[in-house]
Formats: sequence, C-alpha cells, structure tokens
Amino acid sequence: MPPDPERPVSGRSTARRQRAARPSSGTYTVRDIAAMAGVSSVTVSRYFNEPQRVSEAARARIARVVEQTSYVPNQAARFLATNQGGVVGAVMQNVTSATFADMVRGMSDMAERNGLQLLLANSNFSRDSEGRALRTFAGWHPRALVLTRSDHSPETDALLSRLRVPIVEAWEFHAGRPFHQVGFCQLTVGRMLARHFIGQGAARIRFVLNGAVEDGRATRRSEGYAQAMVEAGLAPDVWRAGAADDVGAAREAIAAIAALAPAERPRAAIFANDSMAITAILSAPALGIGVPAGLAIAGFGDTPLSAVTTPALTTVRPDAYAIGSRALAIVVAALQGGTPGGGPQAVEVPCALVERESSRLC
Amino acid sequence: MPPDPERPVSGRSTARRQRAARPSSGTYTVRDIAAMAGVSSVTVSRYFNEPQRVSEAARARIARVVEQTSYVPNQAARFLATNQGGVVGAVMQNVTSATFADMVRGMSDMAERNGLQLLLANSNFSRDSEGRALRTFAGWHPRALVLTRSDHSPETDALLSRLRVPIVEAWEFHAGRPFHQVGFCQLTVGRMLARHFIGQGAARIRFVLNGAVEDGRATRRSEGYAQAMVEAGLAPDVWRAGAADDVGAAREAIAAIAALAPAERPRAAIFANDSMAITAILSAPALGIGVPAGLAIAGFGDTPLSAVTTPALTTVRPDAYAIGSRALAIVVAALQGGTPGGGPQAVEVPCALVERESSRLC
DNA sequence: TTGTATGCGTTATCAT
DNA sequence: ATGATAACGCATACAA
Repeated sequence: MPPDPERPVSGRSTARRQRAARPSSGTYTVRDIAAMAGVSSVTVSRYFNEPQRVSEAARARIARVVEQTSYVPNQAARFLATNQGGVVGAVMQNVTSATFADMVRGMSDMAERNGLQLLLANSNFSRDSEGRALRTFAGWHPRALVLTRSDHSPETDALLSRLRVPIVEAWEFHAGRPFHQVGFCQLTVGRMLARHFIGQGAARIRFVLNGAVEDGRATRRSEGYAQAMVEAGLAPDVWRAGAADDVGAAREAIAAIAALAPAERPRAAIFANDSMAITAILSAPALGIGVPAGLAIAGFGDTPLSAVTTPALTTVRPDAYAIGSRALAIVVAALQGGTPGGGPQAVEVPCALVERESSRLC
Repeated sequence: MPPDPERPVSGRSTARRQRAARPSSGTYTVRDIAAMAGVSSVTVSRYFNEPQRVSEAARARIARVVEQTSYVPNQAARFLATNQGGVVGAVMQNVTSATFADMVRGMSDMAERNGLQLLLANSNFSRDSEGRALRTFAGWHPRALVLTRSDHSPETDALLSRLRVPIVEAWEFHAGRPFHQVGFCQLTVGRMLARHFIGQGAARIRFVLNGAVEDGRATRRSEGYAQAMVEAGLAPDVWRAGAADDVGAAREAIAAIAALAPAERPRAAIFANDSMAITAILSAPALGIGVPAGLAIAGFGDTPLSAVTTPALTTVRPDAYAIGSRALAIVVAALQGGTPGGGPQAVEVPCALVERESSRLC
C-alpha cells in the first residue's frame, strides 16, 4: 500500500523544519525503499543503475521491497540529477495515415529496445504546429529529435540550432542538409519505375504530373524517370496536366492519350501518385484504352485502394517501418558514440516496387 | 548562443563549493535568464506561471531575453518542484491501424489544448506489453492514464491500483468497471444494425458469427441484435459458423443460406465484422445469391475496403477521434475538479451507421 | 512588486 | 560494499 499522502512517509529528517511541508507525491521514494530494506538511499539507487556494485544480500532485500511496492524510480528526478534523460521527441506530419503510423511503430519499437521514451506530436502538415511541438519538446530536454519534413520555419531552424542534440530528418531523403537524413529518394523512385517499364521492352513511356507545380516531390520523381530514360537511350516524355487536382489531372492525361493516333500513344504511363493512377485505371476503358493491354500504368504510394482495382495497380511503397526504425537507430548511435565521422549521416531506405497487373506489358 | 557547457553559467554562488561541479545541462536556466534580465530567478518563474504578478517593465525585459535565448523552462525540474507534471500516458493496442491512429489524434489534439503532454506506447494487443509500457509510464508519474483494453494482467491491475491517478479505459464501453469508461457499446451496435433492417421492413434477419467463440465482442453485438429483434416481435436468428477464420466462416454462412429453399432464406444478414461481410459479398453471386436483392448484408468496422466493393458495404464505424478526444476530456475534468459525483464516469460515444448499397432492401 | 531560503527525488562525489 | 552530503532547475512559503 502506498504511503498515506496526508502524512508523507518520505521527507528528510523532520527536525528543524521551519516551513510548511510541500505536497509530496504520495508515492514511494528511494528513501522509503531504502528504509524498508534497511539500507541507505544511495544503495537503492545503485541497485537500479550499477547492480553489480551492491552485495548479494542487499540486492535480495531491495528486490523484495521493490516487488512489494511496485516502486519505479522517478524519471524527472533522475533526469534532473543526471542530465541524461531518455526522451526522444518525434514530430509527425500526419498521425492518422496508416503509412506514418507504421513509421511510428518502427520508431517506438526501436526506442523501447533501447530504453528511450518517445514523445510524439502531430503537426498536421503545418509548419506552425511543428514549431509549437518543438517548443514543447524543448522543455523536456530530449536527447534527440526526429522530424518528418525538412523545410522548417525560420524560428524552428533557430530553435533546432540551439538545442544541440542530434536531429534526424526522416521520411524523404535530401542531400546537403545539416542534419541526419533517413528515408527514400524521390529520384530513385522515378528511376525504379522507369526501369520497370524499360526492362519489359517499352520505348514510349510517359510520366504524368498534375498541375500542382509547387509539389517538388513529384517533380523529383519525374527527374529520376528522365535520368533513367536518357541512360537507356530513350526520349523522356514528362507530361504536365493543367488541373491541379489528381482526379481532374488524370482524366485530362487519359483524354490526351486517347486523342493520339494509336501508333503515337505511349505504351506505358507513370503517374505522379496512386490516386491519379487509380483514376486513370477507372476512366481509361471508357475512352477505348485497355489497361494494361493498351496502356500500362504505375503509380506511387501504395494506398490501400491500389490493391483492389481491376487491374490492380503497380506502385512503389516507401518502407515506413524501416524508416522509423533506422531513424531511431541513428539516434541511438549518435547518443552512444557521438558522430564518429563528424558530419551528419545519410541513410537511403529503399522503396519496394509492388508489381501488380496494371503494368504488365506482355 | 547557449552558455559554454565547459564552464556552466548557471550554478549557485560558487563560494564555499567543496565538491566538483556537476555536469550542467548546457542550456539556459532560470538563473541565467534572471541575470540577463536584471531580476531574480523567482521573478522569471512568476513570469511564466503568474505573469500578472510581475510588473510591466520586468515582464518586458524578461520577454526580450526569453525571445533571444529561446529559453524554455525545464519540465523535469518543474515537475519535481510542483508534483504537477503535465504528462498523460496512453497505451494503444495497435498504433498502425488507421482507426486507432484517429483515436491518437483525438487524444493529442485535446492534450495540446490543455497543456498536457501525451506519452504513447503500443501494446500490439499483448497484455505483457501493456504491463511493460505502464511500468515505464509509472516512472514519469503521469497525471492520468488512458488504456484501450479492460482485461489486464493481475500485475497490471495491481500497478493501476497503486498509481492513484485517474484511469480511463477507452474504446469499448463496459459497465461496472472501477475506471472511467469512454467508447462505443457493442450492444448498441447490434441493435443499430438490426433496426436498420427492421426499419426497412425485413422480418427474417440473421446474425452471423464466426467460430471464434472466445471473441466476446462479436457475441455482444449479436446480443444487441437479439434484443432489438425481440423488441420488434421478431425471432432472433444467431448463426455461428464452424470455421474460426473470417473468410472460411463467411463462405460457410453463404453456403448455408444458399442451401435453404428461397422462401426459407433470411432476407438480410448482419456479419460479425467487415471482413466476413466483404467475403460474403464477393462469394454470394457465385452461389446464385444477389446482393442486396437476394440477401441484404451489413458488417462492422468500416475498413477501407468496405467502400469499394460492389455493392459497397453498409457497416458501422466507431468514432475513434471522438473517443480519443472524450477520453482526454475526462482526464482534464478529473484533474481540474476531481471526480464530482464520486464514482467513475461512463461516456458512450455513438457509432455512425455507414449506409451503402449492400443493405438496401427495396 | 520583488527577493531569500528551502525542498521536490534522484544521482555524483567523496569518505569510510 | 556502503553511507553522508551536495547538487540538478524550478516553484513555493515567507519576508521585505
């Protein structure tokens, strides 16, 4: 039974107390455990942190008391005394998506294995929110931070530089950043998709972007595609729709292809994302284009829907769990050894090509 | 720029120091800020906690220094001093599912609004894991705990009773538990589905369970269904498959219905969950049963797939965001006012009936 | 309104 | 192997 909160068991010698007692936590403290086990509080502390330095006998007695009381050392006090808190803060852009949830699981699995406590915040894709979350985290003096974007607000950048802890930007891989990077590379994704079609013998392969010019990610995938085409001696064909929304853009793209003479049509189309690709699959038949016989199609992202269309969609899936887990692995390494080489680490986590029917050329 | 960690700026008057200095955090402390602003540390403390008690002039000077230094009070020290930490621990069964992710968002939104920090752990549906997470949380002296199951291990129950903090069991609603309850009620779900068909004029309505007898949740939904049937003067028809897996059980159920003379067949079937219902939709046509013309179908859970089958599946969706947000609302209320009535609160969060084509009778 | 002294629960340091 | 003591950064009671 916990000590009576009204009359705290803990507290130093009550002699010479001139002030009113402060509210005690109502739970056991090292001193309580020490008293019950007939040792001093230091010995109890050692029992948890350097057990080998405590005698067998004392260890047994303390173990019994700890068992009886469900005593757990107060982490706040521990942190204050050691300056070695076990907290890692992570700011996710969207906790709700299944993909990011996988990443969270990757992080928390690795965190748990290394005795770290993960502090999570959701930024809802907003930079302001990210900044607020970081300010909150700062109060906990995290030993490291994991962020899922790399374009921060100026205030956030200032705070980050002040914190002096390892910082990992995880999800997309960017070169030349001052922080550790873990994630997939958009260029590689584009190349992977292009080669998938090139390897099947296609020559006319189109990359379809929507009209949202500011989406640099999709544009970088198209650049990877273009590189692979050039390497294979083929002509890149990046086609940008006028419509900024995925559905409108995809319909536009299919209509444009249908308008070409059959001999002029691309044999395959890589869409900037799954929702465009799925729209294309659904709307192509009505315009007389069979998928994949008339036009092979691939997307990006592996949304749940992509597995159930007819034909099912070939797409690329970032390995969210691996990204989360590697991000925390970097944190652990940084905390243990410091950065050996000096600069920030860069880990590219490969995406999986999910091959389904929509991209089958033969 | 933060103080040089080699020669800590903070630290009390260095006079009469007999011991070596302890490693300081390398960041600013109240005393640093106080010195820079030309006030005492108490004033800085008050600036954060009771600003109205600090003079305009001092407030302005402190504000400027705080701005320059990006100073954030150390939460661990604050907690130690006040015994009023702002941490709430939540143990989720499965962070990866989109539904639970919604619940996390509900909790973290409400937590942020009330200055609470959410500590998350994933139990992967394991009671052991739940216990470990709770032991970790205990070290942080959370002000409240949110759990997503109510059948804990004995050790966990012992720990929970020791912690003496508000505990909320969120997700499913159970009566008679010693802790606060937030969630949906399985009985209500069963009733809602039965009434959906009764209201359309159906008389022969079957509830289909799989062979996994230990799944009490589905069984309770069937009990709600039975209640509604009896209330409407109809005969309950709970049918249990032999197969324990969803796909096998659903196929069995459809075959059993197909084997009946058309006049004997149920007009509608409520399946214990979406994956059974979807399997039924996919396999019924092959046995000559049209959906919904020959057999109307409904499920439970609103998995992503349920929106894309043909016909799309009518189902029931727990409001995960609301459950998360209400759970934290209870926490906030408990922290502010204590429990007014005395006993634990019970909040039933209604589910949404997602009406799609599969259940249309006319 | 502002400052001084003290304690929160733990660990680091020094002494035995 | 064990213990006494100070210190971590902050907030509170009390004094001015």
